Amino acid sequence: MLPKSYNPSESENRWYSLWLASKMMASQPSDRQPYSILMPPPNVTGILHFGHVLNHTIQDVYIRWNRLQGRETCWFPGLDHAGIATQTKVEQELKKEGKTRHDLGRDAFIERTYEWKEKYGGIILEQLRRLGNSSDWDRTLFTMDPSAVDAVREVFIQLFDDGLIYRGKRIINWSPLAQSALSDEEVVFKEVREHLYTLKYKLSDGSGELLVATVRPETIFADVAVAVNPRDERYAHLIGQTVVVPLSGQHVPIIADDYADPTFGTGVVKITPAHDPNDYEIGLRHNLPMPQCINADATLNERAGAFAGMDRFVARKAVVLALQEAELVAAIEDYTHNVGFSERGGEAVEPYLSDQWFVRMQPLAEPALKAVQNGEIRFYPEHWVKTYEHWMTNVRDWCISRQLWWGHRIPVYYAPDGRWTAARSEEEARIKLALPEGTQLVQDPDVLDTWFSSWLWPMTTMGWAGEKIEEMPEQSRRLFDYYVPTNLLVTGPDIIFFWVARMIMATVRFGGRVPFRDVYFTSIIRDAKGRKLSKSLGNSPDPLDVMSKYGSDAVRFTMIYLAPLGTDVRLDIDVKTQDIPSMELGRNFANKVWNAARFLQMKSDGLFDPSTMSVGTTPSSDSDESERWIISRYHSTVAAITEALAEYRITEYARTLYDFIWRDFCDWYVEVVKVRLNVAANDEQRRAILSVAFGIFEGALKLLHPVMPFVTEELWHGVFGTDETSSINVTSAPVSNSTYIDHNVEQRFELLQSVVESVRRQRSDLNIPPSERLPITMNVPSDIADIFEQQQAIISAFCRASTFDVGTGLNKPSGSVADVTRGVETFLVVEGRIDLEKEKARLLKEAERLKGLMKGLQGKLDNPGFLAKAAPDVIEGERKKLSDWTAAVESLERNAATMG
RNA sequence: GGGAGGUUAGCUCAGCUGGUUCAGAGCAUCUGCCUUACAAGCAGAGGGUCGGGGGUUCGAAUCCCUCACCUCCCA
Repeated sequence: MLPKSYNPSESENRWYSLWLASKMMASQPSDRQPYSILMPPPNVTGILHFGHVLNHTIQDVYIRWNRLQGRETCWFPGLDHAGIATQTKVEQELKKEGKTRHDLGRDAFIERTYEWKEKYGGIILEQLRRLGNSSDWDRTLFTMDPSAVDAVREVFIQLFDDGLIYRGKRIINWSPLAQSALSDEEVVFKEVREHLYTLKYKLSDGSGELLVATVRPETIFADVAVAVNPRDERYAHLIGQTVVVPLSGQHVPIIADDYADPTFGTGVVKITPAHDPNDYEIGLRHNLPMPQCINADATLNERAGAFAGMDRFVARKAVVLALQEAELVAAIEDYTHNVGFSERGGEAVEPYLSDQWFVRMQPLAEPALKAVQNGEIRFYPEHWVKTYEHWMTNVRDWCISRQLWWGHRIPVYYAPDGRWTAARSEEEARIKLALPEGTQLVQDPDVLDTWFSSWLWPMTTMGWAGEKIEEMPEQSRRLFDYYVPTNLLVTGPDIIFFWVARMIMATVRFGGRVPFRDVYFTSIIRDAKGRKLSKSLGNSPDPLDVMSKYGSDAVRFTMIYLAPLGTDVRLDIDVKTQDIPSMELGRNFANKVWNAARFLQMKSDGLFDPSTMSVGTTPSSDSDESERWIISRYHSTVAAITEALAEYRITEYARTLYDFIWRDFCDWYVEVVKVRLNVAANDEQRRAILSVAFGIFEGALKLLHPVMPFVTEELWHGVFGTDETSSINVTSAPVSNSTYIDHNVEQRFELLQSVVESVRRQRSDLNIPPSERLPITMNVPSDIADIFEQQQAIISAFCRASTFDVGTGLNKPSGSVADVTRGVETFLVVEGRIDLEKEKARLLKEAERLKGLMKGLQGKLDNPGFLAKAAPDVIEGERKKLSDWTAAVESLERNAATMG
């Protein structure tokens, strides 16, 4: 016998171990239809947060659901080396020892980082197991595993040889903290309140001064010009003259360029090509020099004279002060504008002129854009297609070099003569450059952007090492052809450009096919105030703690229940206790299912053994109305769920199932079973009743399994006594059979439910406790009288009747209260406990309410437009409604009149 | 500035292609119940002119326009 309530922690550990042992989650190409998902590889430094919980639960729901459908299902897990994040972690560790990575040297540092990775890295993979992820762990790939390293190198070389990778001096986003370049996508813009300084630039000939507006006075040491708009008449006569840059004393020209906005500030801007992307463009157009005055660590360099060595923000204040002393500041105003910040370190990004490596994106983007536009790849929700299109058609070259040590090193070799090439080795580079043997080459010190390895994920996970597809080793080729395109990718819309778009580009180019069919973009998790979860706000409880408290199943279910496609999820997070009380929803539901199982077990004791006797979800000739009802509801539910999952309406999946199990099965059918078992003529009949009840319950467990894997596994074994090496997940999924969906049966049973509810309401109004049984009479229209007579034991029990009369043309018993529900008159004999006047008033009030409704309805039915244009069945329905109401009013008034 | 999404009960949200008893659920509130699966439960109740305005239609929470506010993405 099952214990009284479900204990998640014990169950979770046990079943996960058994799943691992039975290899239930492992997959190999077979003759079955494949279903595959690539896990977005979490950072090796990462720890589980609620974004992962939602994301991985969705993936696991689809993996388990498809496994249940009998497909050859594989979920490919992995781990990302996360260049900057990991390097930062190890550098922080070194700092505690008073060392920097330069003290260790490159090789020792990388060794140290591997050590760190072995020791602390990948904790998140363990955490994902707690969540119940059924990935094929044997296929876990690390983005710096040898085959992935090979693939990255080969791809780089090929793109280089094809002219799609180039080196260039460009202004890029520089992270002073990481001392590395960042891609455009790694920069987040935030609104910042700073100041707009208006500075005085004297004309070189001493004839006057120009007022120049800037937010970055500390960059004046790298000024090479001031620009005015060519159409700006105020300054037209000055074009071609020179001005003196304050403090630096340099003479720089006044140039005309459209970039200068006559309405902004004074209409004159200073041009600092090395420190601003727009100025850089102007510098190119006007062939200006591009001196730098800021170092890689964001301090000013020797060009800044007395300010050299100061941090850029310290220098700004100092420069302004010096300018003020020299009376060169005309104005300082408050100014709010957008500034780019490093997504990683959080510091303001410095536009920085340096030699970097880029991927030419346009040729890659075109086919990738087409794949989405022609529906080969579908986005859910679909509206992300627009964002994707916009980015892809305006795509900019991708800066892929990073000035780090941890990552894939750029396979480029420089010759003493200044030439370079990409090659597998120094030797190969010499050959490519036609250099004599023994010539010393130098490899580029930089590594590649982490996404340069993850964009190959759909191929590297299959064991691809960068070969031409037709030259792939047989083993990987089989995987690639069998599992790719994968069926589904689940990820956040924040990495649609970083990752999704680039995977499509790379896989189309190197694999000759799309990487996946459907892309599900998950919701963003927020707290009750709508803020994103973050450590610094303290509104991000550890999912493991929450799972320990409520159970993994509960957390999974609640997340799915609350996370509709395309809408943010709000969770009521208790910051003080780091609790998420709404998880009770899932916990209570798990407990409900648990207790439904207990009920069935108790009732079957010594009578029915579900482990040996057959169970079913089809009606027999002996099935009564209630049984046909639950069977119909069951098949409707299976159909609704199958459809909801196919359309990625996961919330609907959870809600439909919740309602079916809790409302239909537990609230009504379990109560029905109690009555039916009581009144059954013999054990043969009882076994037939239990066979269906168990059948429905087993089907419900299977439907629930994808989102609540642990409790369903526990119950499936506990109730049906199955061998522990087996799993509910490798049985067969419930299939909806539409021949058992009977809308008439469902409608009639709903009527019965309404009548029962009406009696309960009356009892409640009169404060009659459930323990007190009353004589009840029901006067039923002839068309449903037989059903009510057939179901009288059930109705009588549900209404807690002492005696129960049901039939047509029955009169109101004396001393009774009356009500009418959809044509059924119900009378409760309560003798002396009625307040006659109050009761009479209640009936008449109800009659008035209905009359009001009838008036509106009559108007509708009198409307020629409605009769002419509405669908016939709708008109029929409205007429039926009117006649029902007419009868009800008649009944209410009659009963009120006989009220004594 | 461009684009996307949202605004339904005190809170969090359902309500799919307009029409099955004047809009549903969970939580919260109130009232009764330890009714032999479950008090993590059962039975009931109160609570919304579906953001404002206009339009299409016999009929609009649902379609169109417009305004307001909120969120996000891009520049």
